[in-house]
Amino acid sequence: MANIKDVAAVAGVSVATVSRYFSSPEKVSKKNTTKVATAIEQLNYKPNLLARNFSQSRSYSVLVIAPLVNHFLLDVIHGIQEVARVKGFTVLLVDAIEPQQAKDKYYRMLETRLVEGIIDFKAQIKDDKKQDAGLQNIVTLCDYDENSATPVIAVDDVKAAENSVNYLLSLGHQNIGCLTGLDFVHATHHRKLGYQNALTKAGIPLSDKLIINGDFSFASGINAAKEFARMKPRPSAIFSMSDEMAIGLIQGLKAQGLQIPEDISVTGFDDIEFAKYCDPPLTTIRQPAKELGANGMRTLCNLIEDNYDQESILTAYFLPADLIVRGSTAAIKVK
Amino acid sequence: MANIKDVAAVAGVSVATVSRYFSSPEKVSKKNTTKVATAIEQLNYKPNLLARNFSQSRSYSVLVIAPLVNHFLLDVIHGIQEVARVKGFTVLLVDAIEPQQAKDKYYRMLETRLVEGIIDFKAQIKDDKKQDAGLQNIVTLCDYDENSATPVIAVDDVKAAENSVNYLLSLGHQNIGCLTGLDFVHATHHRKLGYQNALTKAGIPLSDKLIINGDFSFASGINAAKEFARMKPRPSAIFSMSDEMAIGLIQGLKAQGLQIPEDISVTGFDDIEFAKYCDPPLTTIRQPAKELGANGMRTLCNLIEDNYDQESILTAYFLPADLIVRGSTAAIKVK
DNA sequence: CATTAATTTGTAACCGATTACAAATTACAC
DNA sequence: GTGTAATTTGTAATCGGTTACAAATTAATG
Repeated sequence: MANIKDVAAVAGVSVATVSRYFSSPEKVSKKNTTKVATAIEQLNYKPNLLARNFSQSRSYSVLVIAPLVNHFLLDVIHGIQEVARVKGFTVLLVDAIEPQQAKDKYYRMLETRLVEGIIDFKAQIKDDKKQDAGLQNIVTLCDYDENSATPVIAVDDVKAAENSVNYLLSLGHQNIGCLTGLDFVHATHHRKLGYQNALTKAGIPLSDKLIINGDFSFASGINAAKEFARMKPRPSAIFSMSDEMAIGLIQGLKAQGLQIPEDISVTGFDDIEFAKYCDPPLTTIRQPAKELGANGMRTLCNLIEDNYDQESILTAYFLPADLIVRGSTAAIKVK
Repeated sequence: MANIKDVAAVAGVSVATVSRYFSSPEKVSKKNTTKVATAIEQLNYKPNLLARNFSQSRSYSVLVIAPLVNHFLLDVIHGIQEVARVKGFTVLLVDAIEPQQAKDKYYRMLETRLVEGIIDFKAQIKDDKKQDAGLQNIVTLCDYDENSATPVIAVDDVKAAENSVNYLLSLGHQNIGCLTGLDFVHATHHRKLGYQNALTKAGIPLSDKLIINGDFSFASGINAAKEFARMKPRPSAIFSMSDEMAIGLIQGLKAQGLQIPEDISVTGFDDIEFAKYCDPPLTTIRQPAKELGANGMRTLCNLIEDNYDQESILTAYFLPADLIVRGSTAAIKVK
């Protein structure tokens, strides 16, 4: 397979000129430009990017560690890839579902230079590791820890949840249930806090009995339905921390003979595509998926390229998450 | 940042020994092994994988070009990643939704050595390009063309569709509709053929009026519902080429006041997770997603590692796709 | 035309690993 | 201890680009 020397030989120029033909064509004379172009054509030369990357000590790749489980995340990833493309980065996508050991391996790709940065949907770096110069280029997306060592791009889960519950309150609901997500996801705790804030501000006492633990999945929504239906008094509205769960919940409640939203109002979180098609269409919080991804990637690019001032960037950056009102919520029935 | 020379110097050995410490530790004496290990520890040395890859002229990465649109594909990707991990490959995942131009760029990554192989969910390589030695390591997954130049791993769409329609026939249905997928996807045509084969073999005349064109999406199922409901005579069963469409279809039909499966039976294709939870649970064809991915990756590894005998591998490899009977289908009502 | 500045070009060092080959060391048998 | 084989080690070439620097060429100016 032809290399740069072959091209130089055929074109009758030096390797430096061929190299410049790619990296800074404006510095190559007209005459030589054509000579090189012809040689490249003739030899069907493709520069060896392994060599280029090595030589420049750059990989032009970033790693995205995401749990590939639902449509929302796919949209986030689209946002990431769009920005990556214009910035000239390739996105290496791995599934966070893999064992932790594998995840360590992926973090090591930063130190070994295989990737220039990482977008993680759940950054958990021990502080000692963080010292490492190589481990700087990390952005946390969608889930945040108050004392995160990395820049964070996410929606303000506390506020979003609070808004959602406030809306239910405005419809006259007082007895509002909560269906949580996975416990180890920070967002679960933030949304729970928002739920509790709204109730407290409205002067409604909190009760743990109204909270059922789920795991974001459709199946856990189905399960929770039985428990909610059995409660006395039965909540007149339920705040679910994901759309998939909300849809399972609705299905489960309907199976118990309850009507949505007449008997129980349900709200979701994410605004997945299915939300507007299900029956009834789901009132939910829209997370700006693509924008989250795009913002995350842009932040990462800044870290990589400008070797950013750490101080200025360590703050979390929140995008707005709006309430989308559809048919799964209604004013409370007057008894 | 420390390099191999530094380690060698600190350990008091040659770079070759340090290199061998990683690549073939059994060839390094006990004494030197400890010396090297200590030096590595002391310097916090991480081998530069850009250099290693260049030196070995290997990237240990494969590219997966997939339309990241539904849960079925995510499962396929899980299968790919599992095999990739044990084989020591990193998976580079890109979204096929991007413009064709970008896709060309990805194919070029083979020639430029950035990846060692490609798994494409829709391979369309012009034959002239195919000549290139560099473009050998390509596997087509899930969708196949009769005269594909690459190895293919997929389910036998014709047979699967035929089975599905046979099942409807066995329930006594005669007037069976068909909701197709995207026209440019080969699977659409194969499944249509299977649908037609089943009818023909049963001695039922074909009619294009019973076929509605969809695009695999939920929304197109909703749209098709109106058309099917309006048909005279109305089909008593419908074969849908994707689960998402089938679910939309069911929802649309219910909105028209029809009962599923009492008035119309519906079958899907894929067996996405949601299929068993929707109402009624969907009778469908289960595609072995993970196995498809795993098989595809294994085939690619063979191409890469053994530099396979082309002849022996150019045949398509079909995995079984089973019919899963659930509640969306029923025997035809006796009038 | 001479002089100086700007542009273009080539030479060769360099990036950090791997590895062929030769040399040195160790192990073993007699 | 000697001879031979097996193991371990080091030297130096190599992969295919990039790029600093110097040299050569071209352009601009008086």
